[in-house]
Amino acid sequence: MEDYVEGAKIFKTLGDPKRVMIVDMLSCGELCACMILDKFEMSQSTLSYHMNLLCKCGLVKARNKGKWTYYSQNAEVVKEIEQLLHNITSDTEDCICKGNNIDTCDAI
Amino acid sequence: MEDYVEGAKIFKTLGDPKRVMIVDMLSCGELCACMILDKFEMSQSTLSYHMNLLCKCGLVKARNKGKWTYYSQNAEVVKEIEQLLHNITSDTEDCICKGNNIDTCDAI
DNA sequence: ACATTATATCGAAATTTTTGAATGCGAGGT
DNA sequence: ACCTCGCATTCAAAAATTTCGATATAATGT
Repeated sequence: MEDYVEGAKIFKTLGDPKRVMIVDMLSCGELCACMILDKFEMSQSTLSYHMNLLCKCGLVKARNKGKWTYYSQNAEVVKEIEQLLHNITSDTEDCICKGNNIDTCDAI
Repeated sequence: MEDYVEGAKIFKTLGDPKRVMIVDMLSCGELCACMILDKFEMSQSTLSYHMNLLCKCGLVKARNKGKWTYYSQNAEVVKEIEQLLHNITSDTEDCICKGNNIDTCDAI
């Protein structure tokens, strides 16, 4: 149950095209906020808001160095969300229908 | 660019624990709405709303049979979203940073 | 010390999402 | 014809999200 909540939080954060693009940009490696800001038409405070969401859900890490904040993907969480997406879209052992997490399942 | 928008729509739809659970339930196969409703504490209209969202983003298909509506995962879209998630989280050729979709990328 | 630069935070407005009650509607059963 | 069942749609209210301007903070350069 908690898995679903945590996962949904990450999916929700990815539920915005700009944030998806930001994550994609970070797949090449670390970037500071100003680099990311250059690529978008949004205010600095708005970007900061989006980066905060990405960090809060765990998908992105922030590293401070002097005036700059460098952002990068959190490999562990990336693995976890890929795993969850795979779990919920394939007939695995720990599926809800197998009786886990939910009482019964009178499937057809 | 359109890929990000379409993908974000799917992620956004998965941005709710109940909808994640519903998708998981469907990984075992087709289920009618009433079966799904049994597992949750929500009104029938609310479930209908959620199922509509899942269908609109393409992740779920609906099939009508008599009084019932059977829902199932859309395998193609599932594949697409898994692919997208993988693309944005790994250093692939078509990454934004490689110059695609966005003008330049003066990474560090 | 002062100005500048990079980023975070606050506040407020606009928009979107979520929910259930009420209602509509088509399919079967009697 | 009428009733019931499964589901969709409409409506309105509540809650959450998104955005930017203004302001704060902290580091760095002169």
